[in-house]
Amino acid sequence: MQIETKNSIKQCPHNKQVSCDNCKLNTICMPVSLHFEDIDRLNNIIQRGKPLNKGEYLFRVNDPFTSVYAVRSGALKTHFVTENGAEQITGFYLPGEILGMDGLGTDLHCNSVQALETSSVCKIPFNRLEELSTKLPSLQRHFLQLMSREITQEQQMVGLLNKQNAESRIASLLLSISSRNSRRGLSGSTFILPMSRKDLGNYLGLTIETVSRIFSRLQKNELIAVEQKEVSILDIAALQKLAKGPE
Amino acid sequence: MQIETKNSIKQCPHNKQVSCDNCKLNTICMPVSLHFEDIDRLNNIIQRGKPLNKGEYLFRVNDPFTSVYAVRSGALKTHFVTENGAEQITGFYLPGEILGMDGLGTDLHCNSVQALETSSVCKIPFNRLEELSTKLPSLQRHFLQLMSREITQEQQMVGLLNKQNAESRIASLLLSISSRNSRRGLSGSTFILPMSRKDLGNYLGLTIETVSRIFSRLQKNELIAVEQKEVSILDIAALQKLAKGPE
DNA sequence: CGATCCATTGAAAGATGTCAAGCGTAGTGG
DNA sequence: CCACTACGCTTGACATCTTTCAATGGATCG
Repeated sequence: MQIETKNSIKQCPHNKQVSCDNCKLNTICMPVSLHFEDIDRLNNIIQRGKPLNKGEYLFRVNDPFTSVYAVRSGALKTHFVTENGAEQITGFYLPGEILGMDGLGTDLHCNSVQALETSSVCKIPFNRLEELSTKLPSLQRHFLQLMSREITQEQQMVGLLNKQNAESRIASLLLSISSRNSRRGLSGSTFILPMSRKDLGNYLGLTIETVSRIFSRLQKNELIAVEQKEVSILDIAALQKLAKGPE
Repeated sequence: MQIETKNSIKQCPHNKQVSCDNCKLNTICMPVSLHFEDIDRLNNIIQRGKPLNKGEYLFRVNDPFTSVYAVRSGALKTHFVTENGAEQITGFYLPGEILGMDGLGTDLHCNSVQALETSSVCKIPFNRLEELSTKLPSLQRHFLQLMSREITQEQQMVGLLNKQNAESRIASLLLSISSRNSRRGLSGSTFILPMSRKDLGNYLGLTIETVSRIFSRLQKNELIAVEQKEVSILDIAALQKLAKGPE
């Protein structure tokens, strides 16, 4: 289950060529807070390694916190182990999104991060980011905003789990993935779910069987079409209504 | 239900005398990050108003974000309204704790904050805090840590809701209140719950009836003693085991 | 091609929610 | 000071949703 990153010789040919100013994600990623002339300064502190294979870890619980990461390609999940030993997935991260801020509180990460498919990330050493932030107030502010939004997101998640039934939770997740895909210029109506039903259920506090049943029901009612990991949203209005929950 | 702050003449006689350096909470509040000689600089930007009465709001959803707040006395709850119109309580805040960081993401607060009992807070204007932070790196870092820990806390909450049953959730909350009371030098074994059963259930995703039943059961099994809002923990080990959840 | 993992579906059990009734406490007004 | 009222809390009976247990089918990968 737990595959460690191996020191493979494989080298991604694109690594060297990528920089923030030519990255397609720079309209939604860290650079969004910066003027054109400052993007280069950010780019200079970013480290780009070789991609992670499916199942490999970016970091693990209790690893020392050194950096935050921007997803460049692929998809990752963050998770920790609850006191009774169960895994709890805390988030899915798609290209352009920032992760790793959980380590700031104690200087140790309190989540593990695992690739759901082959994924590459940009590593942003935190002390250099902090340093750069003192010179670029908008970067400083942007980072605080990212953290604040993460708090808000988690609170929304708590509301979802506390107040909504299984159908509504799944509808919400599908809509979330959809809009995040749209934001990066991909289709919001047909997309591949990067995570397994099990991960999906774990994240939403549902068993795999319940997830499967809801998918079947949504499909039967022609709100979505499902084929393996590919989902098509057929009736977004109905899905939004479901996500909002029963009155 | 919603009582607005009235412009009462009542003035708290203590307000003027309080400052961070003589505040009993300065070992757990914002000043904890500062050297003695810098505490005064923090103190100078803090505004202390008259106390809020039970039910009064400190701020509401969509109020512009201007400040974060340290609780000086009393207890408050943060809450927002979910899409289907239900209230979701997102946290309870006790003396020495900081709230209001939710507004940073969009410059609008996404929670309302309401006093559960007569409460006073220290208002810390954010732009002045930011300014001071550039001169006091430890303050800057402390603030980031506060936010990061809030993210972690919310994630723990998600884990609690997703993986633990009603009994375990309530045990966890009691232990949380207990340890937060201990931290400020109060009894960790006997304390007053500042919130109603309804608020407690809302926060934990349970109905008021379930909360009541669990309290009765815990009392019957002599893990706690309950008298109105006062709770005594009789068997902390058993409670911790419960909080951890069934194997 | 076999092995394994993942997903689907059914039947039954269990936890929590809903509905309903009653009690105690606190606050209000006479 | 007492009675009345309102609200919060408790408890019981029943309903509902989700889980659990079980069996089967399908996909992926070596």
